Amino acid sequence: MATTRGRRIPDATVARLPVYLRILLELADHDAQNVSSEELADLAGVNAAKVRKDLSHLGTYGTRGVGYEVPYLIYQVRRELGLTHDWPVVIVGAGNLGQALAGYGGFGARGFPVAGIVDIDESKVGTTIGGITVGRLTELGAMVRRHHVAIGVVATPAAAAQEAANLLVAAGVTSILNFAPVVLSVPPAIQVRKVDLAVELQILSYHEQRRANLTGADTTPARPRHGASA
Amino acid sequence: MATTRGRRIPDATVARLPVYLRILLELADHDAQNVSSEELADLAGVNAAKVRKDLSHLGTYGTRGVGYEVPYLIYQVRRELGLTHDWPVVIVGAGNLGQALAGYGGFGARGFPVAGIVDIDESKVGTTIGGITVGRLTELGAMVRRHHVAIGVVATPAAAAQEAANLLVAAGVTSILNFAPVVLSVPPAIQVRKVDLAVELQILSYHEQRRANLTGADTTPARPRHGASA
DNA sequence: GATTGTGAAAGCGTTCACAGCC
DNA sequence: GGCTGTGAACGCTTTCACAATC
Repeated sequence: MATTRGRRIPDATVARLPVYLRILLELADHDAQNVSSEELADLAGVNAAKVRKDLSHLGTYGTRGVGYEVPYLIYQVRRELGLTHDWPVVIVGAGNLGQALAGYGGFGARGFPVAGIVDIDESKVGTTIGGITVGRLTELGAMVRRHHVAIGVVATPAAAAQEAANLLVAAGVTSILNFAPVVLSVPPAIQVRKVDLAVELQILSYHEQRRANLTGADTTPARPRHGASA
Repeated sequence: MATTRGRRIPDATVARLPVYLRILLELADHDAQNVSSEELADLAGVNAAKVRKDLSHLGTYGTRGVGYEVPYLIYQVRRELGLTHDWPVVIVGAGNLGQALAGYGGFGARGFPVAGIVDIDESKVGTTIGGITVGRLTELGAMVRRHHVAIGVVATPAAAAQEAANLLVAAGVTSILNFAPVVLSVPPAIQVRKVDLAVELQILSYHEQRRANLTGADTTPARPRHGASA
């Protein structure tokens, strides 16, 4: 079944493929030829059945009794994720986070070179971050067209995020990665993903508080006893 | 049922509570007294049934025919998330990302003041970021004890992340927010959450590629041959 | 003997739809 | 009349377990 045509891959699987890919690339770096679902699962922090089910959505690329051929699986996962070519991105907002993202080599290294960064603040325009010069908001459209940018990154303060998204959409971007703590409203055809750093901390806080409520007595004091289970 | 003792709240709900909280705080800022599940849902980008089900896990704090009282709901969500007091955090790694996180006011503003930041690089030790002086790795334990830090942030390169996590655990933190693209191995009692920026982009890439395959000519024949760019 | 690929079962999360309450 | 709280239905995800295959 599910050969290689337009079948949809479950969201949960899509979210894990990048993790498998990173591990496969590391394995290839160490000249591993084959990998079993169990090995891959251990390295990815999931279980083997999940790996097999996930990979089965791409096609039947394993060999029973042997495992998966690393380079071939890399090729297939890349193809599935659309990573056979680079995806240049533009960043809106050259504050702390925008600068960090632009300066962080990880984006480019993993196929998402920063084609440009813009900011509304004239005092930032013209400064250079990681080899990229900060441009004006008005240059966004030209940047997107010139570099065929499909993905935009919103790294503005919350108050400016919706306008940043509007500008990105107007410029022709079709996917947005949003770091601002707001729910963006965009046309339905536009893909949006959100990364909210404070939300992640608040989820951890929930578990910490829960731990405190169970072990300690009352709510308030978060007495960090060092239960070094290491 | 489900009063306010040790009932577990579903993970999916815990992940949304911070979003509701942010919206409730905005509503309170605008002096809203009450909010309906539908209004809250619209602002959060989810549907009303989900809001009601989510909030029902905290207790029965709504009034039929009226909605939820904003300040009271804020109090309850905060309490549930353990946000009745601050959670100081320490950051390991003062590179691009660590600096951005330390300099970004959003953490402190939302209850997670940065109690310290450390780096292995002696040339960074002593520099100041957002009012915080970068310390040595060896100071981590003292920082954690002095400020009762429960949450650590790993903002190192991938190769250093596991060691950073080990140090955080040894220092006494019980939750870790990991920005490095590696799967951390920690004792089972330690909570870990991961934010991988490249993974988010790769998920967007999947959808972009999918879009291209649909709108463009039909897909490539199942040719396992060749392989365009790197 | 080892390991994949996959039906079937179990577990979660979402949505529906409406009784219950203000 | 309006809106919450929730059982029931549905759909998605994970896990199990084993036949198929190398």
